This record gives sequence, structure tokens and C-alpha cells, in this order.
Amino acid sequence: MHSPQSRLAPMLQKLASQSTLAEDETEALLALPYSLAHLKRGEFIVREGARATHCCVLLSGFAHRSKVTGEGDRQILSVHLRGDLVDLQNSNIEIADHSVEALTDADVAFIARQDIIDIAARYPNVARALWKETVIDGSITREWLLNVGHRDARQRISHLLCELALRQEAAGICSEPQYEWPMIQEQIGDAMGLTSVHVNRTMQGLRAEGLLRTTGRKMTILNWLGLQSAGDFSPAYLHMA
Amino acid sequence: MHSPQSRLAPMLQKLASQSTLAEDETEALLALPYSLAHLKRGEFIVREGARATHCCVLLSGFAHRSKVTGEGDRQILSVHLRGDLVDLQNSNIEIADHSVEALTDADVAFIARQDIIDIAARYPNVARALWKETVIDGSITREWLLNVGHRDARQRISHLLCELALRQEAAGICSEPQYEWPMIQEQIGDAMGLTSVHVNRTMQGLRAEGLLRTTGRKMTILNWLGLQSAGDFSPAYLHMA
DNA sequence: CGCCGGTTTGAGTCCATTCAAGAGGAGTGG
DNA sequence: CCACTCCTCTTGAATGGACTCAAACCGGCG
Repeated sequence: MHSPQSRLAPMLQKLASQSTLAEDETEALLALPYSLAHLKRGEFIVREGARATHCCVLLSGFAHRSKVTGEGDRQILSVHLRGDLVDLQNSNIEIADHSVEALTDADVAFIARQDIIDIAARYPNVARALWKETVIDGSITREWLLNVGHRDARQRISHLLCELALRQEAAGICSEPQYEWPMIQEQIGDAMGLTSVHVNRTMQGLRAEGLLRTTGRKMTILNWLGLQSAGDFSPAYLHMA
Repeated sequence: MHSPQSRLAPMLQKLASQSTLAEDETEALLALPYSLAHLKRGEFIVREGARATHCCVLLSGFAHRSKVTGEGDRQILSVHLRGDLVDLQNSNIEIADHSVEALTDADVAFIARQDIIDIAARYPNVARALWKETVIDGSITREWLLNVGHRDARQRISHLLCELALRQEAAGICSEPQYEWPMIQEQIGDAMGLTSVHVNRTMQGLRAEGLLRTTGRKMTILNWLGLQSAGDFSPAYLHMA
């Protein structure tokens, strides 16, 4: 790839893993204007209800998207890692319907909403790739809905662990059997519709079963098949190549 | 609109309510080839795991999308009504990640996947409208995730009632205070992660509070503000104009 | 060394489930 | 027109998974 050095390479890698892009399309994507930012854990990238002006690409670290109920309970909607176009949907709508927050320290690039719209208008195949990205994001959200709606705590948590492990491998961040584990138990609870207390007890169970081990912010999966079956996990919904 | 009579008008109405389309774009959409089918309640339109070949437009009646766990529990992911492009995401992926099923008798039009891709490639603004449709669909799924993850039974059910009432109004199907009610209690349960027994008891509560009345497959909302507040409902996530 | 964020533990409570069984209503066929 | 069936809604009683509300523990860091 002989285009000028762009920090957007992780985004390209992600898109290319799900769509085929021509040379000129790749170059146009890499040539997108962007601004960089380094975020500390807990900083917000977008706030629910704010006017959407930019789309954020994660260059390193982890982020999550969330919404809150009127009573203040938070639902984490998805977890994102390097290369993800975190709030791509904001290219299409005026007002952000959820927040985006850094889960760990993170490097991000902001691309102006209009630039996304323009490149999509100029390159139909790029439009299709971005659209597909949105579709896959939707598929993951639907699986989470199934997870939260119809699986018990042990299954939910195992399922989440499997998903993030697999996505880390796909993004080339980590490989079997050790993975980054960016979430604290309270966040797992907010993602899975459980309390942190119950997450704690359930994860103790998983460890006791010999399925995994955690040390700090790392996780080791000791029994991949076991964890997969504990989580009723099958990766089709991720639509990986 | 002086284009040849097309049964796809409800789809146009839906798209036009969320995006502005030029005359030629409208005509191209209405000129899409399609095949018609009449479905009986309970018939499947697409099955999870099947190869996606067509995209389905609802011309009348209701449909839902769903996934099942390995244990056979069903999660209803969304409910659709006239004008909805029910499985638009299938234009972008090979294998359907969920099923689509008629909730009532319904008329549908099938549009070939490739035709959707082609029209999107030719008309960037149509691509954008379809993409936006996908984005809004995702927003609704995310609100459902919040609903199922962090609200109690009374809130969940009230929220669902509010959403479907509002969408029926937007689609011009019904108007205050009486609405179509296409779901049986077991389906409400499958949508909200509850058992039909508990749905039953909870809805008795809502009726006892004087919030609504149901007769057969119709529902009357007696206290819109009350139901909205019971469901912690605010319509921003629907991204209506 | 003491604070702080995160994890762990305990005991009591509750919302929702399970497992039946019964009632109502709409359609069907004799 | 009645008997029969199927589907949906309703009700009851017992059970249980997850929650609440603390309090204690633990490791890292200033």
C-alpha cells in the first residue's frame, strides 16, 4: 500500500475484512481528513442527545456505546476495539441516540460526517461497505438482545467473553488463549442486564469450572469449547469472512 | 405521482418520511421489479441460516423478526408494519442471521437482493436512504436492548405498546386512541424476555390502572401520557421527522 | 501507610418463573 | 344448532434466579 501514511489503516483493515475494496477506494478512504485525539478511560466521545457531527474511528484501546433509562440505569449496547467505526450511524442521523465512551485509554480519529457522506456518494462500493458495516453492527445488537432477553447469567457472560475473544483475534489484537479484558464487573453487568454482584458470583463459577482465568485486565480462556457451550455461542452472527 | 401503478407505494411512503428523494429516484424505486405473495399468520418469510436472496416489503399486515437460542427459546427482535423493508440487511450479507415471520395475514412484495444493490449503486441518495433505514432499525433494536436489559415488566410492556402505537400513526394505519394489536401475549413475552403468564398479569395491572383497554386484536390507549410514563418512553430513538 | 477503585461475601427479599389447571371464544363439522 | 376442538387468556401456589444492601477484602498507587 503506497499511499501516504495515514493513521486510518486499522479502519481499512476492518472494512477490507468484510468487503472487497478497489485500489482507488482504499486510497480515497485513507485520504479522508481526520483529527486525532487521545482519550482517557471514562471520557465520552459522543453523548446521547447531542448533535452528531463526526464519526469516530478507534485506533487503539476499547470503547463502548450505551443508553440510560429515565431512572438512570445504564445499558451498554456494544463494545468496540481497534479499527471499529464506532458511531458510523451518526453519519445518517441528526441526533445521537446513544453515548460513546472510552473503556480504556484510547486513540481515536474523528472524521466529519459530511466527508463520510461525500465519499459514500462518490464511491458506491464504499457506500456498500459502510452500509454492510452498519448491518453487521445491527446483527451483533440483535444477538445481544437474544442474549439479554433469553439466556441466564452464566450463558450471557460466557457469550460476551466468547464474542470479545473472537473479535480480538479477527482484529489481530490478541490470539488464543490470552485476551485483553477491558471491562470491570459492573460494566459487564450493565451490558448483560445484571448487577455487578451477580456478575461476580457467576464469574467465580466459570473460573471454578476451569473455563477461564483472569488476571488484572487480561483474560485467559482455558477451555474454549467449554466456554462456547456454556455461552450457547455460535459465531455466525458476527458475519466474519 | 404519475408513475405507473406500483404496489410498492407503502415503501416509498416510509422512505420519504425519513429521507428526501428526488423525482427520478422515486420513480426508479417504484420501477423495481418485485413479486407478490399473500401470507397467512405464522408463515415464515425468511429463516435464520438461510441464504438471503430477496428483500421483503410489507404491503399490509404485520410481521416480526426473531432468533432462537440453542435451547429453543425465541427472542422477537422487532415488529414491522406496512411499508417496512423488513429484511433490508439481507441485501448486504449472504446468510440471514434471523427469521422473519408473518404476525398476521399479510401482503408482501419480494425484491431481489441484486436489484437493491444495483439501485443503490446507481442512485447514491437512494443508497443513503436505505442505509439510514438500516441505521434507524438499529436504533430501535438498541432501545429494545435497553428495555429488556434494564426495565421491569410493566415498563417493558408499556414501552412496546407506545412504540407500536406511534409507529402505526406514522405509517397512517391507525390514529389515536385505537390501534391494531397483532401480538398474542406469548409473543409479547418473547419480545420482552418475559413469560406469557407474567405478561398476562402485568397487562391486567395496566388495564386496572385505566391506562388501556383491549378487545380482540384491537387496543385502545385510554391514557397516553400515563402509558408513556409507565413505559419510560420517549420517542427520540424512532428518529421520526 | 492510607486511600481508592474494584472484587468478594453474606443474608434477606422480590420479581418473575414454573407447572398446572380452568375458563372463554372462535371456528369447524356433523 | 350443538358438540368439539384449538387457541388464547386467566388464575393459583410453590419455587428460584437475580437483586438489595451492606460490609469486608485486596492490590496498586500517591
